[in-house]
Amino acid sequence: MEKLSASLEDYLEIIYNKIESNEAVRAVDIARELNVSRASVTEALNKLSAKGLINYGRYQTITITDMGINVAKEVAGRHSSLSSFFSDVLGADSCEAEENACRIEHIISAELLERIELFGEFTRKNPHLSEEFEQFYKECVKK
Amino acid sequence: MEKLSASLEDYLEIIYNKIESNEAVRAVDIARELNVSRASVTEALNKLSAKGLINYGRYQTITITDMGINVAKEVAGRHSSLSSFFSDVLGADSCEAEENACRIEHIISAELLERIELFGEFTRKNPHLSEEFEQFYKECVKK
DNA sequence: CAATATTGTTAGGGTTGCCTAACAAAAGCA
DNA sequence: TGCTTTTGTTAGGCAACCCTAACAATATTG
Repeated sequence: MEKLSASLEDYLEIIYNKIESNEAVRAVDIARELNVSRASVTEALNKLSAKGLINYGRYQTITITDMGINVAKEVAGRHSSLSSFFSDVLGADSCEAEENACRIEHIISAELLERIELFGEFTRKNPHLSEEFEQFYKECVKK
Repeated sequence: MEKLSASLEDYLEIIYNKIESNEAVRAVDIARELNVSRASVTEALNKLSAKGLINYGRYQTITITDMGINVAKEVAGRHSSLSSFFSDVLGADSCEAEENACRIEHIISAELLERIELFGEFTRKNPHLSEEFEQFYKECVKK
């Protein structure tokens, strides 16, 4: 199956997250989260459905297929690896980390992502590292 | 002036790099580097020219304006910060680092980029860090 | 249960960025 | 200098996303 566009990955990810947290999956909420119109959501839902990632038809409740879950987990995994790297290793605030993760998750290569994940682990095993960097960062910004 | 699209940033960056290294700036070469048709290059050149970033007209030699240089330097700076972070800190090979930098340079926030730049500096001042991570990385991948 | 508000769909458009094919200009060479 | 190749432009199209406005379905609530 061919790769999803960045945009469709976003839609799928939101649907998956809502289902995971037992929230209703409504087009209007997706529209708000992505800052797009309801019409655009309808369009995206039809595309995801055509690709067999969600079950969906006119005025019907949205559910996610097994294939959809797999893809969504993949995307969400990339997102969380990046986001925690940005906040835990680089010390970015969580909003900053989230926003950048949202964009970068769609375009980073698997290899580089793996290095980022392992660097996160490396930092967790050497907590002094992030502290020292935070120190260094503050020094630099002060000037 | 409003932000350039990722695509136009790419075109401008290539033009700037060519001029910097005293290479001729030919549409056909730009097309090859970006893997697009010559027609697409013409289109992009017209847009960049309309925005006052390059001087350009039908069948004319391409030069870059002062404003264009400023913008291009900004983009190229982002590129090189990212690329060296990926290779020097994370240990990615240079091709991998380049390719990811090319894509991420267009979407990363200024704040996060600054943290990445400073982390690079931090690593340069603590060279044992990258060595230890390289060690750790190899251990992990081995399994 | 109607009347109203909200949600979802459709139709019709716009933008960006890419393409191919045909043609025009310029460069290279016999 | 003419002929050929390369380079650049134009015209016309396509795909991905997004929009607004009007309409249809569903919820809410007096």
